[in-house]
Amino acid sequence: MAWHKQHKVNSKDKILASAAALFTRHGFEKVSINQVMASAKMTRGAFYSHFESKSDLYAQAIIKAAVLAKQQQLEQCSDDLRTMSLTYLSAEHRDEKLENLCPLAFLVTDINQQDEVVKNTYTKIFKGFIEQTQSLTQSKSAALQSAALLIGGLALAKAINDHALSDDLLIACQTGVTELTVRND
Amino acid sequence: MAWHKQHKVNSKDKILASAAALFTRHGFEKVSINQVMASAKMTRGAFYSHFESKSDLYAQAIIKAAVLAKQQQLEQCSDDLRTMSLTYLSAEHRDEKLENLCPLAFLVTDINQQDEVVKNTYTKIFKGFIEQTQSLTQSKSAALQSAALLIGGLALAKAINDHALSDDLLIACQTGVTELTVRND
DNA sequence: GTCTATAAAGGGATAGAC
DNA sequence: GTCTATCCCTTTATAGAC
Repeated sequence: MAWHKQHKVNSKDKILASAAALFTRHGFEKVSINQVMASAKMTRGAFYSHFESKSDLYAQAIIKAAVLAKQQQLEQCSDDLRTMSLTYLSAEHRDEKLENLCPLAFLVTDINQQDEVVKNTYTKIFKGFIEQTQSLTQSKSAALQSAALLIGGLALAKAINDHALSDDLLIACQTGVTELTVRND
Repeated sequence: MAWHKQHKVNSKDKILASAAALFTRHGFEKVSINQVMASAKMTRGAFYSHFESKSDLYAQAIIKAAVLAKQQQLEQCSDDLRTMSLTYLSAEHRDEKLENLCPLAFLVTDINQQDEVVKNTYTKIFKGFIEQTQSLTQSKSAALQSAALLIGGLALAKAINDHALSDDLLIACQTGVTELTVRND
């Protein structure tokens, strides 16, 4: 691959990484193209040689966010649902202390206001999430319940302003997920 | 109470009802003060004699939305968690066919981008929701899990673009809530 | 491909008449 | 309290130089 071609790929990836971090933290509307490009050390004008529109960026950015969050999770070696729930439903994740945040939880109602391309992308990511939980639970129903407890529990814990109650909620959802796990021991 | 005083109260309530319907459906950013006032059959200029800012309106509107959704639920005579989950986690609620939508589910990530007053209000509403589930479950942990399944499950089902999968998710969460219910029979 | 400059639109908030 | 008119700022998207 030629240098200038690689240059473009690197720039686009930098924009996507910046967008993934900003969108998961602040949502679609509160993030401007200016902010994303500044975070990627570029100016606004360069944006449109990589993306068609802000919505186009958003769709690609949530995929990037999901991939990064998945990589981060694998580094923690969580191969069962119980240990996975401990990091997913952690105070660090809720408080944005982790570098990569799960877009499924942090943008769950944000998606309703977006176009069909974004909704399709979100759904695709969710299906990947379900495949993972399904391989670790007894049934499809248990996999869906786990997903609701994980994603829904984290989103709710984030929205709640009462720290003690939010912590209780995280723990209760961890317990709920654990009880849905296949018992092999 | 004098006529003109009652007039103001009626106007404010009309604005709040319009705002509750619009915000729960489209979120904070996608709704303009213009739209809210037009929906209440008034013009933009009249807005600021009732509310300090758009954010002030939002905080009061989600309370209004919660009250209306609660009234609507009581009309369905759901005095146990199982029947309550059937209407809460219904396709009608998800698809906005009900007149009043639960702000806890439809605005769960929207809240993160708002000021402290809004967050406090959301938390207060959530505590009311928990009190209800707690009176119908065995433990506080079960009450919190139920809330996550109900609110999180509905928010997720709304975000998913795959109709069949979304329906499965609703049913799975209904089942999950039922299993957390106190068995009196 | 990246930059600066600018067009074009939308929306929050205020002023003043009635 | 409600109206019309306006100010002012932000933001998306485009044009054109390098």
